[in-house]
Amino acid sequence: MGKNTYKDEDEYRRRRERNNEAVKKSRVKSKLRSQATHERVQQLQMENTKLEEKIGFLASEVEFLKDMLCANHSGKTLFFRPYFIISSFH
Amino acid sequence: MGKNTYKDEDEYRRRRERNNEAVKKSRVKSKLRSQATHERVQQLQMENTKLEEKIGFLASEVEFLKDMLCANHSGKTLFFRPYFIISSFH
DNA sequence: GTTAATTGCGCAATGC
DNA sequence: CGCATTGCGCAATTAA
Repeated sequence: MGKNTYKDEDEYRRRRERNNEAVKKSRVKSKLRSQATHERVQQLQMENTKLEEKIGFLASEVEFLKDMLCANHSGKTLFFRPYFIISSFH
Repeated sequence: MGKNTYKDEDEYRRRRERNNEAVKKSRVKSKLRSQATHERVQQLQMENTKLEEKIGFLASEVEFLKDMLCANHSGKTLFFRPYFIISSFH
C-alpha cells in the first residue's frame, strides 16, 4: 500500500526530477529545431528570389546578344564594338 | 475540502474533458503545420536546384553568343547562320 | 541494466 | 463564455 516498485520515495523523486529536466531539455531542443526550420524557409525564399532575378538578367542578356548577332547578320552595322557590348554586361 | 471552485464534480469533469479534446486537436494542428513547413523546405530546395541549373544553362548560352559575336567581329566566318544558332537554344 | 531522450496525455493557467 | 494555446509533470517507450 505505501509502496511502489521503487526502493523508496526518495529514489522515485530523484528519478522523476531527472526526467522532468530531460523533458524540458528535449522540448527546448525541439523548439529550436522548429525555429531553425522556419528560418530556413525564409532563407530559401530569399535565395530563390535572387536566383529568379539573375535568370531575368541573363535572359535579357541573351536576348540582347541575339539581337546583336541578327543585326550583324542582316548586314547592318553594329553600333558598339562587340567587346564593349560584352564588357558592359560584366 | 470535498470542493473546488466548481459547482460540482461533474461540471469539472465536463470542462476537463472538453479541454483535453481541445488540447489534442491543437497538437494535431501544430504537428501538421510543422510537417508542412518541412515539406516547404524540400520544395524550395528543389525549386532552387532547378533555378541554379537554368542559370548554368543561360550562362553557357551567353558565353556561346559572346564567342559568336567575337568571332564575327574578328573577321572570321561564322560556321552557322545566326538564326540557326539562336533557334538551337530554344 | 542503467540513464537520458522522446512521446502521448492530462492539468491548469492564460490567450483570444 | 468557451475553445485554443502553452508550460509543466507523469508514465511508458525508445535510444544510447
